[in-house]
Amino acid sequence: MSELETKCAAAGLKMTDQRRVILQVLDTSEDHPSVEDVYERAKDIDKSISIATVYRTLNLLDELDLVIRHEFQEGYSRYEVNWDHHHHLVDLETGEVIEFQNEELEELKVKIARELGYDLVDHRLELYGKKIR
Amino acid sequence: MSELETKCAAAGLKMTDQRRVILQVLDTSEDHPSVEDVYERAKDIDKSISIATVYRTLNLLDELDLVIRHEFQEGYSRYEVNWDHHHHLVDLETGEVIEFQNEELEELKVKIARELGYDLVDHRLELYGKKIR
DNA sequence: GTAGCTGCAAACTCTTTGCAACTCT
DNA sequence: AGAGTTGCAAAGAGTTTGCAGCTAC
Repeated sequence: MSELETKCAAAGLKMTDQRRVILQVLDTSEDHPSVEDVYERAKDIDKSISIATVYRTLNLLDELDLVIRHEFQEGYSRYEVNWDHHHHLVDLETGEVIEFQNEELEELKVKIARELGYDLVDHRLELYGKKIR
Repeated sequence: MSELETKCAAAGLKMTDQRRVILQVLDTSEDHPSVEDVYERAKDIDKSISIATVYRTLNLLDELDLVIRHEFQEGYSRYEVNWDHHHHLVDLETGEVIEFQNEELEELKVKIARELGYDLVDHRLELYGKKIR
């Protein structure tokens, strides 16, 4: 049983065939798939799955914080499994998304929030750049 | 003539009554209005304005970088005039958006991008927090 | 057994667009 | 005069939802 599946069970979700397929797709995706992407990949495994189920499942997973929903500047959502905390650098020429972590940044964000009188609960950072040649 | 109007003229846009109204709305808005918000406020000034024109104008202004389009986690876009560079802290309890700037952060982002082999072109940071009591 | 899940199709929300009329330069 | 702009309504994309049947627990 996958880690994702265990967490879903812990949250009281029934483990249906469709959900197992969707979890498997998310688990094995190295990128940041859109709903449509997840749907297509899921269909490769189980043809009968419907896109409504993909939407419903991703919404559930998002509420449980098992997945992160991104709204880049595209007009639709993209998802990724919430494994480790990291941020994204988007290559403006290729659209490629590079993940990174930075401890200094983490500390700075907590500090900025506290200076504004807030406890930091969540945050998002996206960098957009062009490759140096 | 407002600064925004001057920049539009410089970009070669024709200055119609509708555009003047939309620019005025943006200029005097202290928040981060949605298209619907801009439309409502514009209608208070000129009843005949259509939402299609608001969409078209905001898209133009976004392309010209006169305005910043935000996709917070809401399923629609919100806009603000691109005056000074800053970031947002969203109060998770009230939805209030607080703007801030931080020099240390600016330097760090350039550094992170360079370490990944990129020239930083643009970036977005959003903090989500709860007020300390 | 039953609460929860599914597929389907219709509905909904946000946004874009074709068109004929109009207007800024 | 002519290219650009507008309002309207229709269409498009992405997402949600009501419903009847099905399934995990």
